[in-house]
Amino acid sequence: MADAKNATRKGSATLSLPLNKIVQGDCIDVMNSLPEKSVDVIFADPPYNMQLKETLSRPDNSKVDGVHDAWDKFSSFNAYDEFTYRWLDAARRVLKDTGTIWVIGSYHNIFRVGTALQNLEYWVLNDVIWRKSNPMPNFRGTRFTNAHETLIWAAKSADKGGYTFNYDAMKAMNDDTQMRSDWTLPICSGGERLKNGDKKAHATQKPESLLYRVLMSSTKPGDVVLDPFFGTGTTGAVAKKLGRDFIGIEREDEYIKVAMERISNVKRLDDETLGFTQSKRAQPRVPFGSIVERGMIEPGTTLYDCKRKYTARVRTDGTLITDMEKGSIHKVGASVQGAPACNGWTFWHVEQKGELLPIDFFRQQVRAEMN
Amino acid sequence: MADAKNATRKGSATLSLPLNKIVQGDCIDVMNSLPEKSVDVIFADPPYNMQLKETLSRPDNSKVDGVHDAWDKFSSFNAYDEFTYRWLDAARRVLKDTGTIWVIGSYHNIFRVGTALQNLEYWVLNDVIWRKSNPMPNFRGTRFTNAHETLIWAAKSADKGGYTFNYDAMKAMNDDTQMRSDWTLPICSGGERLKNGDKKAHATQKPESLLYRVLMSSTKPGDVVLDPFFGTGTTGAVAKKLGRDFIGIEREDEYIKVAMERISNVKRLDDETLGFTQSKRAQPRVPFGSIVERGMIEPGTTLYDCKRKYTARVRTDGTLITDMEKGSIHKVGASVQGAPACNGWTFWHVEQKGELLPIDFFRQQVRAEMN
DNA sequence: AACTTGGTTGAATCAGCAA
DNA sequence: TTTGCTGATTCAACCAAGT
Repeated sequence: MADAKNATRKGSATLSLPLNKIVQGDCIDVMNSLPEKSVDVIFADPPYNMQLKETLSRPDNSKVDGVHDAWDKFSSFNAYDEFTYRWLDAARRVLKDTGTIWVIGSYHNIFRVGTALQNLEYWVLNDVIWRKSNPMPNFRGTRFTNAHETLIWAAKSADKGGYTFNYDAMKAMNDDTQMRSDWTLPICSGGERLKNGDKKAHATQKPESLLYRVLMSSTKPGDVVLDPFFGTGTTGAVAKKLGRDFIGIEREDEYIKVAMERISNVKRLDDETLGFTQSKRAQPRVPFGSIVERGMIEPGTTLYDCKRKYTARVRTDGTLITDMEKGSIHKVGASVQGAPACNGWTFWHVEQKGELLPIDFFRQQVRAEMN
Repeated sequence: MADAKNATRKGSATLSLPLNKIVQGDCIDVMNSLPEKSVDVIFADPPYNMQLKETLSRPDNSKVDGVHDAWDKFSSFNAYDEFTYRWLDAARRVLKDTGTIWVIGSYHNIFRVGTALQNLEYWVLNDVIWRKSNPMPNFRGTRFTNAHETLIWAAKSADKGGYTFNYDAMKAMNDDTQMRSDWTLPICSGGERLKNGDKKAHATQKPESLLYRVLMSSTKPGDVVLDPFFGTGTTGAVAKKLGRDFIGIEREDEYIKVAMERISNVKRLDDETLGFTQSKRAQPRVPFGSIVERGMIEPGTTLYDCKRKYTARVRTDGTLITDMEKGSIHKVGASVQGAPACNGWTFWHVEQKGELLPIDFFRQQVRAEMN
């Protein structure tokens, strides 16, 4: 599919998706060489040092006067912004319309990133706080201990829905309450920390637990995950383990070498393990009429709400009727309560042996047969 | 002092600081009418530009009372940015060179605010996360529960130090470990929430506990705290309680009325209570030698730990000596215990009338004399 | 008096699909 | 592009009333 799409793009490199590979090069160039709308999720951990000014040409009036400090600062923010807009723009092109992007940063850069995302018409879904359970202490006692980093999760645009959020899986992972926007996870240390000899292979290696939660929440098995600042490949390692395809982009030989070695040692989990709590929304639609049609509920049956306050009778076509109203299980359920909306499946019950059984029970039976 | 400064500024309104008052008007106009470099700390809770679309209902079909006030409506990000740059610029003028600013926001606006702060040459000290212990859930299961807000704490510029950070008070408040950049506090509800009849007086009232920590960490008693979006006056109420002076700026009659009533019911804490929480760092250093020098403790005196397990004798130069060791009160205290470190001021005691008195008592006496 | 139950509420960018 | 239907979806606190 990606190849077919790619072949139709004129004037661009005809490159099929380099799945589960690390592409060496500048991330903007490489992303521009990939087919558009081909990636499900992007995870990006961009550099946030502000020392980019050396690599960028200064304006002509480079006479540095008394306010040189401020000028330098401003110019470096400008340079950083330009870089940020360029890679975020390239990222947006390769993202599917239903895709989302994650960017991680600290207060040095995350405000610039967030502003750029919004200006490029990405639609912020959440800002997520990674609370480090074991942050580096502040040695000078002049500020609060910097104990968190910020991730921004954004969709391609406000009007393009359909993004993946595995709500039920997240809720299950969090002891059955909704996953919040703050995640408490340890930093990457110990055996997980990749070394070259006795010095760390990468200054800002992220913990796999962080990527685990990112990918579990916003991707499905088989999705394509792109990381434009691949580093030592945490994104790739976790994607492989979770049965997602990855594309890594990285400039430095040394990081690529370490990442390839690392990922080759990762095993993909088996399909059964990869199964996760599915959203109810993803299940097939079963009309109430088919429950009646199959004779699971006879026409003429009286339905009750859970407190037997309201009743309605089932008609042959799967609609309900009361003294006042007739229509779908949802419409009549809303109407009798005077509510704006109602889920008829959980609202209405049938009486069996004196007990009330929600009509959703029959839908579940039908769905079970369908598998 | 404020008057004197103000009188020397030519061409500006000669307005003395309206301490502990609420000034009605547009915050930019009012700030521009105040003398420059006159305020120690600014706390600002600007509109978030939430861009809410339709009404949201809970699973039980009740309606969420969202923020639909006119003051939160902006036509575009551009309009919001212009507003932000203008008020942050006016704020910077009234801030002392040693002053700091706090701004609170959510992902809707905080990236714009952070970018503006950096572009205006404020210097970010921390971003602080307010983790809500009881946030509103996400009712549709479409995102992570929005369980935090972000505060940015910034100095006037990178090269203007001397700002207040009460490191020790923060550490003491946090069970003697450094205060982190994430603060877990409940939202404002229950009896604290101000009401007009049975509806809330302000859509976005902040909890006093949040302002307590802000003011405790970054101001001293007697400091001037400005809040350009005063609302129902949480900043003023906490400032008054903590013995700080406040200046409130607010446009709406109704909010001002509620705030004035509220603040009039607040009592200032007594000096002793306020003093207890002062930073040790802000207090002048007193060498143990000067205690000996002054004759408050005679050379040759025996010091004890609080359980009389260890002893040491005072030498003329203010060092201690045991059988094994000699050195500072801290070094010898650590050594006798076999501990890596020790605060000699609280570890060592002198005997007076059979009772043990910590030597820190004498340091406090010296400090009291110095004020 | 202590405990249980039920109702209310909070800075919210809160659906997806087919006709 | 818009409309309309199906049907999925909540946590911690506080408070009032009942047991």
